[in-house]
Amino acid sequence: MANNTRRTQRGEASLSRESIIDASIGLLDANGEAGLTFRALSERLGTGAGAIYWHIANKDDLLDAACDAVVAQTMAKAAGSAGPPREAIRAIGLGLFDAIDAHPWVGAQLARAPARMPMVRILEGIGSRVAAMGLSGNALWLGGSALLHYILGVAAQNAANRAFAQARGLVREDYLGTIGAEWSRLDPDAYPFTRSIAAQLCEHDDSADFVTGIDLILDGIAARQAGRA
Amino acid sequence: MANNTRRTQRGEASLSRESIIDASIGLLDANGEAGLTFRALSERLGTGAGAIYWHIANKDDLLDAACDAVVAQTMAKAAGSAGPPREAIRAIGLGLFDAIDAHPWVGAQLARAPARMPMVRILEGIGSRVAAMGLSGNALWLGGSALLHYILGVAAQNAANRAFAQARGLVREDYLGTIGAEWSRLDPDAYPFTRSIAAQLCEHDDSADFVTGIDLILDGIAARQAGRA
DNA sequence: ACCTGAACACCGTTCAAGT
DNA sequence: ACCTGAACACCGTTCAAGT
Repeated sequence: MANNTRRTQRGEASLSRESIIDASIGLLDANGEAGLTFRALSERLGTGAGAIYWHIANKDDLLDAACDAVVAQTMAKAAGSAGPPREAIRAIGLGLFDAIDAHPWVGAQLARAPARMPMVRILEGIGSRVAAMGLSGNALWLGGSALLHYILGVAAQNAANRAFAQARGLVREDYLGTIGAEWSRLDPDAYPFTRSIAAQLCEHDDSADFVTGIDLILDGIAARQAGRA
Repeated sequence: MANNTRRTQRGEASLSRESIIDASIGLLDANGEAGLTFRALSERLGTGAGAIYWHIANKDDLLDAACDAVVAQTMAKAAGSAGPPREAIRAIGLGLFDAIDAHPWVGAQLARAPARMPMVRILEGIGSRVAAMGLSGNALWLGGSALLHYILGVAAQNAANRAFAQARGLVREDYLGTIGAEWSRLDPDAYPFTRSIAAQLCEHDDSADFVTGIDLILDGIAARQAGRA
């Protein structure tokens, strides 16, 4: 409502790419990906639907720009925390984890737009730290891309979980409880493992588990380094 | 054209959930996710759009069922190859990699539908092998979910790459060449790492790198096991 | 140069009506 | 029980017309 004011008000900047992206982020945060439409956006900006196309190419461009705005800010914050490479990589991972917690649609967009700017920012932050660990050549490539893919995988899954829960109006506990109950009803002969971990589903700490996964990969990288030395 | 025949022909089974899923897979393979619409599907099946809703709940259900059909077949094949757990996990990973190569939309769907049947099949295949490596309790949970998230991350990224190239009619070399050229034009001060690996982008072997990532995580798991023993 | 807003070509989904 | 197909309520995008 408060944001619904006309931009013809005094002091109000005219329609710009930046203001469009800001409004898009607001809509995405409030109502998920379904909340971002050109009609809702033009209403919020107090303009016509077609005016937006003067500043952005299409909806893909808009989603990518919104995602990049969030990722750029997250990476700038994580890059500020100096320290040993391993700590820096953990900080980047946690920063992205929190960002996706606050903006679930970012995780979905990262999975959809490969090799675009948001991913490059993450790749640069991680890769430069892996290089600082003393890796180079093919080992550097392999270590960096394994970490990147793991982080993007968690990001996408977390985003999907959040979006699913949000669309059905469930809180985390209810959502995980529902999944756990479904898993418990699986055929014991075909799915013994999944049934056995159904109970753990509600108790685990997403964020801590995520960092442990990063540590596992870093341990694997270190083991190869030691073996080669 | 050949599939456009009416199902009132003699011997033709009546409309069923299975035939709808088969036709959906055909449309998805041919034209990507944009190719699956209820109009295209009903035309291909020689029926009305509304008839499909008698057999499936909605488009989400349809996409999930199509994804599950592909994943179920892939996992059944990978599960057949016995051997040490590490080999079995590699086989599952490679099987999924090939399946997503053939059906890029499967990777996108895996990223979107968390904790549904397709993911459970993968989780069961991997988790049971990690358990066979001697892990249990929290270590089992952490190892299994790290591997799962890594595999899903690669799956989603590969799917996005393929979909992007397919939508623009590019072959792999052209696509990677375009990305590499973009990366080479990045600001040298802000993106030294990404620029340094731009050249490697065209030469690397997706599939081999993917398996190496699995090995890195397995090495990390083994290192923790050794440290604890 | 920038904006308007009606119009276009689509979607997924529903539902009264048929068999 | 299963199918038809028109209708509904949306989309993203375009474009002649305005300022």
